[in-house]
Amino acid sequence: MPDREPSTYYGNIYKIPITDFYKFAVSVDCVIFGYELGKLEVLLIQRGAEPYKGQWAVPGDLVYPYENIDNAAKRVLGELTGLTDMYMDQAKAFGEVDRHPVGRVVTIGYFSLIKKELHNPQASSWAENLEWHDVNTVPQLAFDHNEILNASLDRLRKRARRQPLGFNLLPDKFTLLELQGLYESLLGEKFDKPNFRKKVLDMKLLEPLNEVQRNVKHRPAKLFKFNESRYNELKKDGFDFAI
Amino acid sequence: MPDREPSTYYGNIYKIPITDFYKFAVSVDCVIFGYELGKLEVLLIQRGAEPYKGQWAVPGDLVYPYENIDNAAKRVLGELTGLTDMYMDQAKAFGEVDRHPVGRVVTIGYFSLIKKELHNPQASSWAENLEWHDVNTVPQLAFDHNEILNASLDRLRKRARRQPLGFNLLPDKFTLLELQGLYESLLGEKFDKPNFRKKVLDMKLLEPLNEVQRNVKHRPAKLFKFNESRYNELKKDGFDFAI
DNA sequence: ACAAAAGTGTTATCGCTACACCCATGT
DNA sequence: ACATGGGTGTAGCGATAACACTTTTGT
Repeated sequence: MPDREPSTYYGNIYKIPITDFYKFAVSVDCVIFGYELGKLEVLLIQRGAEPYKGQWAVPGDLVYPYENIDNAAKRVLGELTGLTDMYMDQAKAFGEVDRHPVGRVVTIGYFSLIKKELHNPQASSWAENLEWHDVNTVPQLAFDHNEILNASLDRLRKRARRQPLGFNLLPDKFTLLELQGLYESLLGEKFDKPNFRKKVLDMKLLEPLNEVQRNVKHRPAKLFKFNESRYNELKKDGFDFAI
Repeated sequence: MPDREPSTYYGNIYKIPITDFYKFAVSVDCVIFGYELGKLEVLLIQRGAEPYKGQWAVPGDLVYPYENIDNAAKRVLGELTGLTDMYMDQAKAFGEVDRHPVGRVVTIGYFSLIKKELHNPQASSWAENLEWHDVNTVPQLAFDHNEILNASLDRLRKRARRQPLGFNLLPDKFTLLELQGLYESLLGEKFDKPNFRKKVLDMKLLEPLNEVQRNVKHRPAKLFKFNESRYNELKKDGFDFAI
């Protein structure tokens, strides 16, 4: 924050003293998505602090005065769940006057995608508990968090069709059928196996590994990994990801 | 805002007194797009108040303590330009610590689309002047408004491909070639006339009027209007707008 | 041998691209 | 008559949807 004090007056037509404007708090709320066993899930915490103590909520907290909002989202998520290093993007801001019972809090909704196999979230700080919930059976949440969750899910679904976001929800190595299953539960749509394979392999974004599934009681499937740098190259040449 | 006072303490791990958090201001900034003569334009105001007095900027101002952010965006736009009743949607929030020289201000970026023929914006309040600028030749703007503008333009372009937003930039009655020209400058892409006609007419979203162009020195084109209620019906049945 | 899922190939159809062409109006 | 844009028709190509089929592993 700059080291100047707010001036005593701001150029508003109603001549309201500027100090009256500087009474907002800003928070960040992070909707965390994960995928396992064919289900799209969302990580919720149980609040160990007022207000809404004991209720389920999306991890979120107030932004510090000297902290930018993207960093705040990462910090808060780390403090409450221990999660770091995941895909994260802004979803939408929520600014209803009475959305927070303690005062005027405008919140910026973020959504994150995590590879469940690589992360092990643990409740900490004022999060008393932490649990994955199927996105289709989410309980009533604190504040306006149901609305935030739905808006984030909406944006995730739209963006996942045009950007290769799905790979952030799978392990680094995955089979084509796992990828297909992910997109099916994400988009709520069935795909034809041979056609899905062709489409996704034709994009040249998947790198086949010299490795196959283990401990399956059928023919083991080849493992692939997503080649992100290749995607960035192709994008420069006008390539358009689409599922 | 609820009539409770903020409690003196918030459930944050560092035990910071809650009053330290309630020192943000929140603003809204509205990027207004218009279209005329084959050019996509953006409406800028010249600031008549500090900071950045005299500089060009996107219309925006602080949100009142008792006002939700969507309403604030409409109010501010009305106060500074006289504009009302247009398409408006959130683009993105901007929350760098030092983005505002007067204090900590987190801003919510909105973008609006207006039909230039139906609106006549006038600078008022602390807006000293007001001018349409070609989106390709925007001057250096106050605050981080260039960034806000670019992000909004980006989102407009993406959303315009999947939602019928273009109609908000044309007069109520328009010809198919005008529509094509709009999408060409919006998306920076040329379309084949016969194919564009077919695609857009096949959607059944355009209502042909018993009216043609006037005062043109060639065969006058038929006028159409966008049927929004039809779009909403089709959307329920899974129809997907795409240009 | 059988179950289960991996993986491949082929055909028919649909939609789109790229054109060529004709039409109506003002000068 | 001609310039200008309005408006239509069609052939061919390419993507993809639908489906049948073969392969590999574990039990």
